Amino acid sequence: MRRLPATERRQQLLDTAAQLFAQRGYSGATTAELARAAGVTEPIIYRHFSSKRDLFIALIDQTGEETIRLWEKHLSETTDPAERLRRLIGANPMVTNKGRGVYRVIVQAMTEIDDEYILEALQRHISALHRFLAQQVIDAQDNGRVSKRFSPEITAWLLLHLGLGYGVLAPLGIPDHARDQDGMHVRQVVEQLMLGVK
Amino acid sequence: MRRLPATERRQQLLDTAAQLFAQRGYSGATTAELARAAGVTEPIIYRHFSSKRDLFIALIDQTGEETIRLWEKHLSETTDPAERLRRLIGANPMVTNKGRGVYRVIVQAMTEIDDEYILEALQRHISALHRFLAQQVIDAQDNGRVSKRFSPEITAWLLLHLGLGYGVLAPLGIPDHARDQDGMHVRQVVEQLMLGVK
DNA sequence: TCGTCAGGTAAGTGTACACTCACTTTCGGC
DNA sequence: GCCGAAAGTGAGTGTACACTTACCTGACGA
Repeated sequence: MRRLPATERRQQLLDTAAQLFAQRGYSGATTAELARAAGVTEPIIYRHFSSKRDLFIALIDQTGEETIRLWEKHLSETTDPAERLRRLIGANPMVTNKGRGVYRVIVQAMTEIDDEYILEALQRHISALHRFLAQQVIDAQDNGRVSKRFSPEITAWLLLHLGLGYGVLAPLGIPDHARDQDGMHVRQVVEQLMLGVK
Repeated sequence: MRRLPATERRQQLLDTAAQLFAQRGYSGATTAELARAAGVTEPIIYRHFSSKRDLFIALIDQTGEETIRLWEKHLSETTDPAERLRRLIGANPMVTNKGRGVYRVIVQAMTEIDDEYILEALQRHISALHRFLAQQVIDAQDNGRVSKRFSPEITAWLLLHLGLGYGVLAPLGIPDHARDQDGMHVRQVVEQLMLGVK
């Protein structure tokens, strides 16, 4: 394989691992597979990460940051508060094509919570996500697009639960998941509850 | 170990496995651990199940049925439609003490979806859960306690997503998870949205 | 009372996996 | 052009795990 400077190789390993873990799970993916997918041999992995778990934690952190960054960028493309909220709900990174694969890493991590370091990484991520969502709700409320009936914190938890539930269920590929017979989507229900009927 | 008739031993193995898998995950739990926890030796497991996976699938099916049965029983204790709905939301088996441990098995299973048989078992379970929830919503709507603004199907998906999101997040032990500073809980928000303010 | 047979065990087997050792190749600065 | 450091490799090692083999034991119906 072509030689790469350490920082690039490290990043490439993380990117490759993201795909692999998303697909096979943390326990399911092997270091040999990862090495092959990255086009290197196993010792290279251990030159950059002290263990498979260490790599996984780095991946959780990176995935979490990237998720929020993507979301933020998508929101920043418009200044209309209602449209911003609509994007907050609909372009949920757990749902969009871009994010879905990546976000499965987080869901995978949630089944490894008796590892205290993985647990900590997850807590960091979820707290950051909640803070981000709450801030968006505050903005929407200040703009008068969302009623102040419920606090931003609790609204953010609601959105987070919904998004995660969706993200967990979507990969099961259940027919008509999240839709009713009229083709209405859960996303629209949430929009209407928050923004009122258009 | 004391000798047991086959059906009882099989059931005991499933019960023990439920606890173990909930705690350590499907890949994380070993057959040796399971045998020890059940007070038998490994070949006994293989007398009752053809493989670890086979046992896991039996467990998913049992857990799913049990979950719905518990919920149904809890609802049946009252006939007041509003109270029934409140219990539907608050006594979510993914949330209550009784159900939580058990339900982690389902969440664990969700990360093993590239096994087609596990995937099928999960789809069966989620579909059954959705059907159950939709029926409860229909009843509540017929009793006039819940507006017919949204279809029962879509409302059921909403509840299912919320419950799963909660169930996935709760084990992380994040401080003030699902609450705001005033101590309000997501559950109450959902109640108010569905039943109106008391 | 004794034979049968289901329930049980001790002690493996093969394999897959995380991780390592000893060594080689390439690149960039002088 | 050479040398030192960093990037890379082939070929293991130890271990843990799912699953098996060959055997034992005791309850119960005839």
